[in-house]
Amino acid sequence: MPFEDERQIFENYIRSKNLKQSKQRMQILEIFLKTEKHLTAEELYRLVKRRFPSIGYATIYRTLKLLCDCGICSELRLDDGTIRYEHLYGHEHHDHLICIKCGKFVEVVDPEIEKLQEKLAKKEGFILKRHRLQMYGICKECRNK
Amino acid sequence: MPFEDERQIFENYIRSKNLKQSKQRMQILEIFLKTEKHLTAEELYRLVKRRFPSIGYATIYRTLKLLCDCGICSELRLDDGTIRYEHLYGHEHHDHLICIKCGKFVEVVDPEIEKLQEKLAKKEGFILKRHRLQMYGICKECRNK
DNA sequence: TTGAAATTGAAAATCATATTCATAATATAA
DNA sequence: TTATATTATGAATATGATTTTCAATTTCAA
Repeated sequence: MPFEDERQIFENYIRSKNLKQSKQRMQILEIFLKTEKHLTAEELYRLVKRRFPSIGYATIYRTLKLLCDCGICSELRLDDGTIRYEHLYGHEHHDHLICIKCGKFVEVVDPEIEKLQEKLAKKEGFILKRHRLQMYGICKECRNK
Repeated sequence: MPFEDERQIFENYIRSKNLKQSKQRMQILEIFLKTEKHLTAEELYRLVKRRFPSIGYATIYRTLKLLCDCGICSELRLDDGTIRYEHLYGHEHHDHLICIKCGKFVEVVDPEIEKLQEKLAKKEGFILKRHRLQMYGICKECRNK
């Protein structure tokens, strides 16, 4: 059974908040997890709708929020104002390299950068909670076009 | 005369686009530049309105867009979805350290981080155009409260 | 099994931002 | 300068993404 871990996390979270399970939530979770892309809410809505036509838009938004709250999903706010969602579970923390031509996302990490950020924050007297690093550029394929 | 440079840049930009000068644009520019804060459109609107009560909301948005286009102003998209504007002219490129309690902004740069970003991008075959690094944490003052 | 509580989809409400439109201001060419 | 064409303005309206409302349905604990 794929995504058993994520399902468990989600179910535990729902129970812990005295919420209830529903087939829609599980359907959305399934489609979300099996799609290895950074999706907008609308894209996810279309994908889910294709397979489960009775789904409502509001349920997508409501479920995305729950998924973010329980750590399965993370919101990505981009420079152009769009919001995309990616699964977090099973992915280490990472930053993003984004192609401004084709929209490709590459997940990257540099432990050195992370360390320097901590140092920078400390120097200013901050306790760092999280950070967001997005690098926009042109990928190899798009450059050669 | 303060902000003469910025005024020049703005006027040149307006002329270059065959647009027209207006007193509202200059009023907005003035208030924007003299306020050393990262303002939302609404905050800027209130500030301008206080001194020039006949100003319209649309003119604020239209002027902010022009100011961004000519490089005087930069849009800051934050994690919570709000958009804030800061002056760029006379400020070197910088990243942000943001206090999640009091909302304080600290502008920081680390040449080492910049260099590592370039390296990272290169490794993935990207030509880097710009980046956005926001670090969220708790500032010294808020920690002691 | 049942009934209180949560969930759903559809529609309406929000909220920030953008656009429309009639009027006013600006700039260019004579 | 003045006439004319073009752009800018403010108010109102539209837009688009996200949220909320609401009546009907579903879930689940006792």
